[in-house]
Amino acid sequence: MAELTIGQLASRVGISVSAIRFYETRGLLRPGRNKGGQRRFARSDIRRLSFILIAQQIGLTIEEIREKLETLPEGRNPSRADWARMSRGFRADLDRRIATLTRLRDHLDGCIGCGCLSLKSCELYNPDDRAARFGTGPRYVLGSKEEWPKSDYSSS
Amino acid sequence: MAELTIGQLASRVGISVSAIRFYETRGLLRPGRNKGGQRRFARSDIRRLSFILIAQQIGLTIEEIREKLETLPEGRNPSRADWARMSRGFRADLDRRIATLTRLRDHLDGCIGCGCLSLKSCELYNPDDRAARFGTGPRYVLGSKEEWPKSDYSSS
DNA sequence: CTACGATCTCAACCTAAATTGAGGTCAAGG
DNA sequence: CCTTGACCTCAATTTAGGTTGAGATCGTAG
Repeated sequence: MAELTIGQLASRVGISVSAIRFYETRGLLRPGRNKGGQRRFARSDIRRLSFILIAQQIGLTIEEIREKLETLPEGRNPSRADWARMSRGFRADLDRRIATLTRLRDHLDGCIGCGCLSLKSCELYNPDDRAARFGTGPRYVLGSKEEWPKSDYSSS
Repeated sequence: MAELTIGQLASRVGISVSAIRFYETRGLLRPGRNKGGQRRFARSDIRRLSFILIAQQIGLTIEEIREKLETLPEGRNPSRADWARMSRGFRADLDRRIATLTRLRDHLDGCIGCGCLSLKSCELYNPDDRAARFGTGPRYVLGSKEEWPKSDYSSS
């Protein structure tokens, strides 16, 4: 068969059906429909979904992944070269994240037992580093206009 | 002055007042109160809060941080050696996370342009790796009884 | 034709980590 | 004493990434 149902796609990549529907609402996938209104996915969507999962592991948000996927050619099925081009972009992300963690680890080594843990200026927890952490929830966007949350007040 | 107000503490460590109150509700801090009912923090709480911020960068959840902090001596102010003992535990966490990312990066290098991106068995996105990703939200806990989310159905 | 599983839509709920707002009190300077 | 900024509590809201449930329809094996 040339096309896949949502359930088939889900079991092929190992995620839930609801997750696939969710990705569609976020614009990561644009499946066709059969006459009955059910989704029908192209085989190339297996690769597309795999890319999404890998990108998530690397730490990209759904929105960032959507943007990357938008650079794929519209119309024709993406070629191997198209995917390779996008994947190469991950190297920089990964290198940056590895470097950050390594720096953190080395500083921690140097700081164990020293007094710097209580200094606001310590590199271990300066604002830039904190803003760069991963995870969800309200956060200070890098380079955002709102430099800092101002609850109640903020200067001493 | 021996004690700090919540605003002073906030500006010393560079976070918001509401965040400090939030940490208190989660059991990370136990400030005293003055006659008027306002919080009064010990100077050692600066270090405690710094520890919390660093631990967050490393990727620990609030709950995990709370557990680590519970191993600190009750009653007396934690000594430098107490903090050093806890910080040493981070090395392993960091080494593990660096190793994971490095492995991911190296695999990605090897996979660029190859066909494995579409194979469910590719190391780059096997279930264990996905389960180990950071960030919040519903997730498959490592070693959990519920192996996999079962929405609608799951086998082909 | 009838089951029954797979799908559909849409809305509500979930967790983590806070932020925001409403409505009220404290404390320190003038 | 009065003002004002810092503080208080408590409930509601936010964001990301999905999950869950209700109620209805599809599609296929028997």
